[in-house]
Amino acid sequence: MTSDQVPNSLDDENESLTLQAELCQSLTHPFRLRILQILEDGEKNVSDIKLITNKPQPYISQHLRVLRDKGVVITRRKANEVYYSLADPKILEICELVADLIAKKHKIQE
Amino acid sequence: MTSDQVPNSLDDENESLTLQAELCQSLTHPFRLRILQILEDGEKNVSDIKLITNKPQPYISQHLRVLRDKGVVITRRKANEVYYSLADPKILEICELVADLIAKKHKIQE
DNA sequence: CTTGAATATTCCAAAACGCATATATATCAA
DNA sequence: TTGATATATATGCGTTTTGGAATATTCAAG
Repeated sequence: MTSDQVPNSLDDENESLTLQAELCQSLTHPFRLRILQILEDGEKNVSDIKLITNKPQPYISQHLRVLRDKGVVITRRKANEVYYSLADPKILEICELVADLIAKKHKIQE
Repeated sequence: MTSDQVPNSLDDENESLTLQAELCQSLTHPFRLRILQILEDGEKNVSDIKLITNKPQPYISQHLRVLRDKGVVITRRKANEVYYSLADPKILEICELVADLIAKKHKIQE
């Protein structure tokens, strides 16, 4: 009754903002950002990430699940290994912009 | 003892990732994203935002505080009004990229 | 069908978050 | 100083998130 016919209504906008907020939620943990960095140069499986980061396997899988639930990474199964990769190159652009912002602020404040 | 002399060390990187994650944290609420949209065309005070969004004043102030704590917005006082504006235009680029990503995914999935 | 390697899920307690209500502070004008 | 307006902070409470440990699932090989 509220937003069925008119596209771009306030409800649609709010729904979109909610989706955007949820995507950002997946970027709120340093380890998940680290994972995205690692995936920057191609797909990796959990064992690869474990070797690189030296974190417990369940810890890694849990964070990967958050990233996958939010559609930030996608998976490909090969035998009993699961390879993760970035779902969209725009993800990296976002991370870089965020890093730039932090770097700039950090520079200013010292 | 661990990261005083070498720049770009693992510790510095982790610290930077933490700051990046914290910045993203400020973008994880639809209402805060809405505020950033509203600030897109210039500074606004709390009353302006209240008129536009029709939300309770403390609710608005609380979310503005999160944005300010993370350095996403800055404030300017004029008499008893407080004007908020974006701290950096890059913020908008980030929001747009996030919105693009959501829009693209939304389009694909229907 | 069993085994072992790789990955995923569940469970739990502590901490953090979201939001409404109530209260406090700041500024100006009279 | 008092009152009015604008904004900020405190409080309380239900919900969510976090991270580690234990457990479960998946798959290929034999």
